[in-house]
Formats: sequence, structure tokens, C-alpha cells
Amino acid sequence: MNIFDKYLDNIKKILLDLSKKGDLILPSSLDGITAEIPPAKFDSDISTNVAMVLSKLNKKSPIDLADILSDKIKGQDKLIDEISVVKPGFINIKFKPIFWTNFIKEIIQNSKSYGINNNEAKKNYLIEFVSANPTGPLHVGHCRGAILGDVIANVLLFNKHKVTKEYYVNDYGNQIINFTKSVYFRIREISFNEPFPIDNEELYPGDYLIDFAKNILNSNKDIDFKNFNNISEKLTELAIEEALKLIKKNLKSLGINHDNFISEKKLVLNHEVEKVIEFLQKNKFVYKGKIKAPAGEDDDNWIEREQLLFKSTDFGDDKDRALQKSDNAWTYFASDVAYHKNKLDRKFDQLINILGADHAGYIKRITSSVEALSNSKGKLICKVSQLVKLIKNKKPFKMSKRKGDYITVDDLINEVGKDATRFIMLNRSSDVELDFDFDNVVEKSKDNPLYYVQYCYVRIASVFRHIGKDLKSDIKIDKYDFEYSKDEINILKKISEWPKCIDTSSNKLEPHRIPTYLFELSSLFHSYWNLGKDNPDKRFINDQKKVTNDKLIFLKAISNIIKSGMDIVGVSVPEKM
RNA sequence: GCGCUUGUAGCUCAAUUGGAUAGAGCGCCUGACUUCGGAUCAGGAGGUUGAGGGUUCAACUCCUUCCGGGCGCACCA
Repeated sequence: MNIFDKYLDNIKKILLDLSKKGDLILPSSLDGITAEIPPAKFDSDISTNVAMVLSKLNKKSPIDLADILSDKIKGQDKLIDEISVVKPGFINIKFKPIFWTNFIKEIIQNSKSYGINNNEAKKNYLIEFVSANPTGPLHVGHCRGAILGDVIANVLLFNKHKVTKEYYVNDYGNQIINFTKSVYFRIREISFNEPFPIDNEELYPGDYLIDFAKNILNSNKDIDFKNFNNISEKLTELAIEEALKLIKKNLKSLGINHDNFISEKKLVLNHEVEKVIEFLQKNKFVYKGKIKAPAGEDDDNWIEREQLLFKSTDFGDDKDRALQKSDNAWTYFASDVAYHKNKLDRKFDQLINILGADHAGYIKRITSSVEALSNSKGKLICKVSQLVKLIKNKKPFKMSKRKGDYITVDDLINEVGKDATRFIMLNRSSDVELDFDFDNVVEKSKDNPLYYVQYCYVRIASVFRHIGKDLKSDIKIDKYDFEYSKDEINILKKISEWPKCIDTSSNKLEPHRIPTYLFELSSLFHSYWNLGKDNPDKRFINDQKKVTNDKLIFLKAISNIIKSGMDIVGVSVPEKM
């Protein structure tokens, strides 16, 4: 139940009535009219901008129009206590306490569905995220995008959309050849005692490759590793298998579960690249040509080659993009276009890609290709997750590719845990660089928003424990005949904003709003809790060691929201800390 | 040079998809507490939202021109 949507509907009905009678002129669309949360200082529950939107068209001042409309609105609703018009023309609605009693009854009786938007059409989404090269463990750089993608999926799922989570495995191309060679040299190091060529910059130096090599040797005793050319294909397979095993383990420790892993190599071997290029050729999006050097580039270093290009400039890209290398092999882009054709063929309503900041330059060309393939704009949305700045001992911690100098997901989980990693990584808008302060993240205080929110739940759980009730089970009471106080209504108002929070998070694909909301709700709750210090009436457990029904329901409603919110974020809510 | 992105309190960030007097946390200054439900709370100071122009009843938000930061810019993935 979204009270803002409900009242917006009421208001629109009144507007249509008035316009039928000829008393009001309406624009062709009522989209600009909204029902909002009024700023706290106004002591009001819902506000609408309707008078300001319609004033010009009706040649009346916003205030006059608001006066007329507010009378109409109040006239048809007994639950409204007070309605006021505030400059520059807002109409503010304040409800009687009984409204909030009804409200909490409604959300307690429908606790499973509270927050879900039932008015919107449900879509079938595909979200691709992580898709890190299968050449080693995931590190912090992958982490933020991984969590972002996972939580976006959770929000959409919460809102009853269909979601498929997918990982594109780049198991084809030069990087994979270098990776296989690296594993091979580690095998030689172990089996034939030859030192690993550490100076070869093409190779992957990481120590984890020693483990890969050992695992491969142990489970493939029948293979003779002496001659690389004889076993290169098999070894590639085995090496990728090892890497994927590790990556999946990392994802699992972050609480992330993909539905599909799609292999680039399989797409190529199935000739899906040829097919998609044929398709593009038919539609004149492909031609043989040369790419010019960008301005500022030294012309002497620039080699012009004729190659197969995709006309991404037709869709606003700044240059056309190569599909084929000079040795006729497909570029990464070409197989990615094939992958996106593959996605389109599976008939999703909406495709979402989560990319790291360093791949933002890639967005234009891939959305261009999807537009060319589907003939529709906006079919693919790309979300970029900005960099994470690691801070240790109050100093920035620089990662470099040299071995031992970068932080893996494993390190992160071991040091700060899954919950803190997820909550903090998500706590900020994905568009903004994030400071990840190791010392702060493990701190158990108010400075750490995770614990602040969890502690709220713990406090509620402790009340239930004291009276021998289970917080997790549903509560049923006979009569909702009580009235909430001002302090309590204040929190109920916040609870009424929850569907709006879900809506915005879901529509804008901005899940950071959820931790922010939970923090605000928790803050109100902690304040209320502390009122009990001076005022026994505000304590949940009274002198008779009992909790009255109104308080019990009130606590349950708050804990329900915290639980659903934390479930979406993918973080636990302990009952004791 | 071009493209994307970002600039909000001393610091880290929000701001309800264009709304009202721009809000939190940290830090600073008061105050509650012999752990009672303190992993908490109450109060205070702190702002020309990088700068200018425009659109709008209304701009942190949209457009535009500058300025500063980040990322990217061949056949790598």
C-alpha cells in the first residue's frame, strides 16, 4: 500500500470531476502532478503540487486554486485532520491518528507484500554483471559492481519482476592464451624445476597460478605436459575451469549467485559472430574502412588499416568500431555484439549491464549495437560503478598488479566480512567514488551504518525475547482500537515512505537508497527508544512486564521493514550482537 | 584534443526521478549514562550547492559556456 499513490489517485479523480463540470482546465497529461513527502518542519503527511502545475492554464494564482482544491479534497475524506495551503502553492494534508492505526493494520496484515508496487507492469529483465576475465580471483575492483548488480537484481525481484542474472565468461582471445601459457610455466616450474619467466610481462605472475598448476597436475596424472603444443587446448580448458571455480567461490562468499555463465568461446564456435555480422551487413551497419587517428595522437605512431567496421557513429558514437583484427580474428567487441544478439533473441524486456568505471567508454558502442540489432532505443541500460578508494590506517591504499600488492575478495571477506562489505559498498550512489575505510568498516559503533541498523533490529528482538515471543512469526490481534502518539506517528510516516524508496530504487536502478532509508528509519527508532529513559510510558516493556498490542504491532512493523530492506541488500539481521 | 563522469558544511556523503527555509554522519562545542534498553540519545555552531548565463510558477537536479578532479580514447579484454 503506497499512500502517496493512493492519494494522488484521489486527487486526480477530483480533478477529472471538476473538469467534466467545466470548472477546471486540465493539460493533456497529468504526469507532472505528484504526491510527495513534505519536509519535516511542516507537520503534515502528504503534500501535492497540483495547484502550481494547473495555475497557469486556469489563469488563477496557485494559492487561490489550492484553496479551492483543498476544500474539495477535505470534503471527501474523513481521515484528513487538517489541510493547509502553503506558499508558493503546496497543499499539505495531515491525517487523523486513526489513519495511522488503519495504516499499520493494513501493512501488518499484508506484511509480505508491503513495499511492492502492484500498479506497474512486470518486466522480464536480464542483468549481466561481474563478467571478470577467468584468469584469476576476484579483487576489490570487481566487488562493487558485483554487489551493485546483485542488489539491483534483488530490488527488481522484490518488486515482482522476473530477473535473470548472467556472467559473460571471456574464455577466448589473447588474454586467455597468455593465461594458459602462464599456467603452463607454473606446471613446468613444479614438474621440471624450471624457474617461472617472471620478467615476461605478457604472463600472469600471481601466486594463485601455482595452486592452479598443482590442482591440474593432481587431477590429470595421465597427461604429459612436456610439449605445450600437444596439450594447449586441453590445458586452456583446465585452466579456465580452475579460474572459474575460484571466481564462483569468491562470488558465493559475497552472497552472489548467477543464474547463467555464458561462454564467449561457445558463441564463437557456434558461429554466432558470423551470423550477427551477416545480419548487420544486410542492414548496412557494417563496412570495410579505416579508423583515423584521434586528434592529439602522434600521427607517426598511427598505423591505418582497412578493416571491418561497425557504424556506431550512426548512433552517436565518436568513431566507428573494429569488428575484425588484421589477422581476421574477431575483436572482443564483435563477439560481444553476438552475445547481445543472443540476449535479444531470448526476448527479455530490458537488458542491464553493470560495468566498471574503466569500461565506461565502451557503453556507447555496445548500446549502439543493441540499437542496431533491435531497432529500439533504451533496450540496453548500462550502469557504471565508480572506483573504490581503499583506506587503511587513514591512508589511501594503492593496489598494483604486481604480486601480493592487491586485495582480493577473499582478503576482504576475511577481514571485514560479507555483511559489512555489501552494506558499505552499497551505501553510496554508484556514480560517486567510494571511500572504503577498513578501520571504520569493522568498527562497532554509530560511525558504522551497518551496525547502527542492525542494532535497531537487535533492540526490537530483545523486547520480544523478554516477553517470550518470536520476532519472526506473524502477530495477530483482534482489535486495532488504539491511537498512536505523535512520536510514534513520526516513525509510521517514515514507514509509509518505504514503497516510494523501493519504487525509486527499482525504477532508477539506484539501490543505494535502501541503506540510506534504513539508516534514517533506524535513527528515528533509536531516538524513540531513548525517550523511554525519562518517560516510562514510552518504554515498550511496562511495569507488568508486558508489551501492549499497539507497541507490539509497532515494533513488528519496524522490524519487518528492516528485515526486508536488509534482505534486499543481502545482509543479515542478527537478533543478538 | 575528444568522450564519459564528478564537484553540495572542515571531512565523507544524502536530497523523494524539477518542489517548500538544501539534510545526515564524522570532526568541533554543550549536555544525558556508576551499562538502565549507552554499539545509544538531546542540543549548538558550520552553506552564494565550483563560476557565469538560460529554461520553469519552482533548479543541487534540465540546457549552455567556462574552471577543477577521476576514467577512457587503435587489433587488449
